[in-house]
Amino acid sequence: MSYKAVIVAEKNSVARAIASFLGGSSVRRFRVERVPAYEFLWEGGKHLSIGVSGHILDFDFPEEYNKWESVDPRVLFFTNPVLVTREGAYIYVRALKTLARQTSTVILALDADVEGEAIAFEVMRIMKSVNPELEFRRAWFSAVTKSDILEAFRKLREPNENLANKAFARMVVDLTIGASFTRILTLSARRNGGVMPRGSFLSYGPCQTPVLYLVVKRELEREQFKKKKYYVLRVRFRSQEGVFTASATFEDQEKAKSALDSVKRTGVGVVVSAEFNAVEVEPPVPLNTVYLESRASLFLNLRPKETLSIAEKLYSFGYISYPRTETTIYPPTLNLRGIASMFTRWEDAGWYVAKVLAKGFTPTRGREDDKAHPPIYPTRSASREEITRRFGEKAWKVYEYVVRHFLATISENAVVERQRVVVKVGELSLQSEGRKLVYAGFYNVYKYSVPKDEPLPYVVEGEEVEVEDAKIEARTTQPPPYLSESELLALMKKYGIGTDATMQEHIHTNIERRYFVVKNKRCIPTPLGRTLALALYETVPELVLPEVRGKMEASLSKIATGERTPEEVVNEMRSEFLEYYDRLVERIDYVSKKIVEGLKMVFQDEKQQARAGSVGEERSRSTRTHRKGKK
DNA sequence: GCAAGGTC
Repeated sequence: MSYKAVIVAEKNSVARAIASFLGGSSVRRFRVERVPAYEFLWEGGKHLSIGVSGHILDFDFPEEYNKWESVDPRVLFFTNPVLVTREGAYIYVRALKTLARQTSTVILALDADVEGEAIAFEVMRIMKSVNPELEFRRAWFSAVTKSDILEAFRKLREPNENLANKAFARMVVDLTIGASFTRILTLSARRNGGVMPRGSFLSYGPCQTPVLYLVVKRELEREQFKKKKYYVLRVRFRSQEGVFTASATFEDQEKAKSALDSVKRTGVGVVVSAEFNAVEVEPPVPLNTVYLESRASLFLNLRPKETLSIAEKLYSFGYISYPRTETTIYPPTLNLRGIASMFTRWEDAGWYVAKVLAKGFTPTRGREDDKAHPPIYPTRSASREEITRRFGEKAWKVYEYVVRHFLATISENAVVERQRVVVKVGELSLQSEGRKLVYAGFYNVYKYSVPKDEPLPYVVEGEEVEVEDAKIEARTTQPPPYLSESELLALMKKYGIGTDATMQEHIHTNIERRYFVVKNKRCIPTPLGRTLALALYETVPELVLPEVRGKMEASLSKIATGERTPEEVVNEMRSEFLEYYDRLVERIDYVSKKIVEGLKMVFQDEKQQARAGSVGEERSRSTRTHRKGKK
């Protein structure tokens, strides 16, 4: 059996889509070494498409370097990791080797980004090992649509090794620094009497640890915050149009009291300024992963990790587009009108969609384009009943959000009237603010943040208003709250920590390691996470500062552009982190003593709670993960 | 047993 070409995609869903776009009704589905494959006719030749599942190969240190007790972690900076097959990826290796013997041409139809390019080189390495004669071509498409796929297959490219090398360099550097610092922290804590549950360890990572630092930093800001008392004089006025409240703020209680007395004595005020301005509110820009996660946390009360896994499911069943994207600009090839037309009878929004379509629209436009994937949009119209039945209530919330967000991006601006009134009572000025939704626009479909109407009466300048009531409220300035997950995601994005697809993982890792917990959407450090972050900050701040990851990313990017070789960049980063390592080791006793205190507080506390029988859901789940890690 | 990055 022989194929004109074998097509390898990054995942099964894409392999299946390619087969149906190119093969139409001729597609035959079967399995190659247990991996789903699709055989079809295209341009007169028999083709086969097959999907892998992300990376197939990974880096690890050679066996003899994986004995934590007997290898000085410092040695890892001078040890080259080797490529190994990932656990669970053997079926793909076998399938690729089988297919390598059944064709002379392989089309690498992996995602259009550096990771996809790296996977392309993994595929080539595996297939070449059994058939060195194979010819490889690269299909580069940024959306899994018929037109994009056809275009990519007509303009096949050569694989780009620079792109792949960027990903491989990152893998090597991250493993080296992750493994060396994790081991030194874990081993030295144990030597200093630190006790932790079996199978657990003190991890360090170039993404997870700066994330922890951001969370701890906010806790310190809260503690350093100086609370101050202040006094608000609130006066209720009656105008010809109705009542409203205006207020003035005082730091000094006596001054507030004398102002109150004078207001009561005078009994009447004069409107000195009345502004009622209509302001246009623009709908959100097209949806990317991080924004979806952050809005789902705020509006739907879903954890980012859960949101992404639901979005993946909706994607794999064809309800929404690829959910891992940075892009907030619709590509010109995307048929927005066609997508919107699917929703003219959808939920309570259909009538408005029909109106928008009739009137014509210009979509909003953000600033980011990852040149690989379009923003997230719905690909199929579905009812609440259908989504809930197939995937559950939470999936409906996510799907509904994606649809409403998409519809909002093609909707009209809303108009909100911002209202400001200033009243003078004698010499004292009191202010009042209100607002009113004048034109709903996109809020007709985007129901999540509709501004609450709190209108003021339409008073006019010079109007006299009568004092109905006046009182003083004593208040205290409040420290900033703990970081919310939504803020944390925004900070990670700002500093370039992690990718859209992984940001939620870094939060989750910290939770699993008992470095912080998420309670009521807020990230609260544990004593362990706090001491770890602060001890590292005191000794080697570069190990925790959030700017460092962005700089690493910038250096790695020079590999992708061909400005620098992977060896140069990897060696430079190794020596940089080796210097950090040596500085840490100089004070490792100090650091580990601090950490041991944190360990005691976290794990003794857990033990006591467990004995008391109050095993929380989150904890029992993580404990299982720890066990799984143990061999 | 380490990381971060793919995907499920």
